[in-house]
Amino acid sequence: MELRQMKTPRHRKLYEILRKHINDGVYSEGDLLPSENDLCNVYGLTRPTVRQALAALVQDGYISKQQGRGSIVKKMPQGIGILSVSGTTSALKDKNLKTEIIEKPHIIPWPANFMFGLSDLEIESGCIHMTRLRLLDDNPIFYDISFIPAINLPRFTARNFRNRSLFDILRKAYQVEIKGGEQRIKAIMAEKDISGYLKIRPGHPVLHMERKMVTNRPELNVYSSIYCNTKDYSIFGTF
Amino acid sequence: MELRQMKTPRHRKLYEILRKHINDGVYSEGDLLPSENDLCNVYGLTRPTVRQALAALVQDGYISKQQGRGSIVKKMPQGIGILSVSGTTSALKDKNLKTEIIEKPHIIPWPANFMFGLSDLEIESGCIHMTRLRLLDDNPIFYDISFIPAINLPRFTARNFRNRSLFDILRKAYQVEIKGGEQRIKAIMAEKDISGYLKIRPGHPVLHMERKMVTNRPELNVYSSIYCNTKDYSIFGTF
DNA sequence: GAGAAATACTTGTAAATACAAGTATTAAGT
DNA sequence: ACTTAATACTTGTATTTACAAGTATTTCTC
Repeated sequence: MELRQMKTPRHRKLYEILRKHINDGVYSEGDLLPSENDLCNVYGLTRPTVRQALAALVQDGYISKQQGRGSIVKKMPQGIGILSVSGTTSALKDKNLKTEIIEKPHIIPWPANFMFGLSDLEIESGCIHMTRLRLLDDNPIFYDISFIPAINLPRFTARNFRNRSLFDILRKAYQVEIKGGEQRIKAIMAEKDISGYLKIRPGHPVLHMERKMVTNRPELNVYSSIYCNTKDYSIFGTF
Repeated sequence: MELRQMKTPRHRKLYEILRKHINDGVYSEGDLLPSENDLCNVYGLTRPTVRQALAALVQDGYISKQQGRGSIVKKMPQGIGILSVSGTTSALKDKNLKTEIIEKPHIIPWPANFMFGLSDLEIESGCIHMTRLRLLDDNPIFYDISFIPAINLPRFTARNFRNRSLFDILRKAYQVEIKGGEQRIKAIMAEKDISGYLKIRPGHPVLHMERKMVTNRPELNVYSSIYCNTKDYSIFGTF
């Protein structure tokens, strides 16, 4: 009986280490990473291997490189298309983001005429449904309706999501990472229920996003229908 | 007097060749590219160099790779965040896209309080300004206000943009390619002039995007303020 | 002290080589 | 005829070596 354990490539290991260091604040924004040769010596690797790890960090937006200088830590908003907002008047960093649960996660059958096409496995598995309201400085900004296929996510509905990021929980508790996705955006008039949650008057324009986010787990996609109050904030994104 | 011509790396050359072949239809979707060793022999390169070119093609979405099989051609829509629309009712491919010029390109000083920060060179160079209306099946969808720094773009204002893509002209006539950018999106109420162009009634919600697109030419960024009628169409994007 | 040149250090490009691991084809065995 | 094993071929990982090119620092010269 041959039990083969998934062996991680060395360049991947280094990538994980450096990414963790960046996220943990070992390096601040604008700092230089150790030089490629330093990394070689410290971790006992050769330059191509180190460069492979650094290339992945560039690709994922954690660092940028400059010939002759070094690898510069970016520590950007770091959401692969995950929502990031930018205030129109003041900076955002010292504002506090809260998440209120409107509807706790519970399993339902998928809605008819769902906004995205679903695979057979997704349909069979049923759907974890939850709605949340996200506030910035106590101003409601996002009204977020999420749909997640109930595929191997034990005790998911029992977790506490208040003031916690859905994607953090998926990553840390289930090793699910968002790899990419697609979205449709339009401007609509807020209907009564939405305007109530977002504390704007009915008829005011709101942003409506329908997004499908694919993960490292095949068949496990996260679907969201999001209504945004963009009166004081804009949706910000890079591409 | 030392005149140094920009010498392109070999992996870049191969990247360009393969990308052109893919775009020209030498390979169809799903086809396998020649194996890495074949490419080495044909172009007289070593595998690391070939792999660097292929990695760039993967990164830019032209191919995907599978260990043991080969490099599979994807030939996807290939718009780096460039506007793409998806109809809510019917498919889009057989619809016809037209572009009308509201205001021909002309050089102006940059507006005060411009939506993005500008470099000194950009400010000095002045700004090519134009406004266009884009229609899908004769329905006005985008009202597009563009700002481009007038840096080494000879005879730009004399060109004909009607029913032609701005980015195509930049690429083909000036070798300017969009590499990425950032954008801010909000939902607003259409004011009188906008609603007139988009043929909707004032007060109707429209999408407003402010985008900065960076190119392969340093300091040459394309700025746009775009108003979208999203009544029948959504803005579609992948990430 | 200020500017220019030399120097050290950094990332970029590229070659040659070796083996591991996944896939597809072919050959062998039942 | 079908399954299984061998094999050829593909991409993945990794080392070693060398030089080019850009940046930052130091040293020299005036």
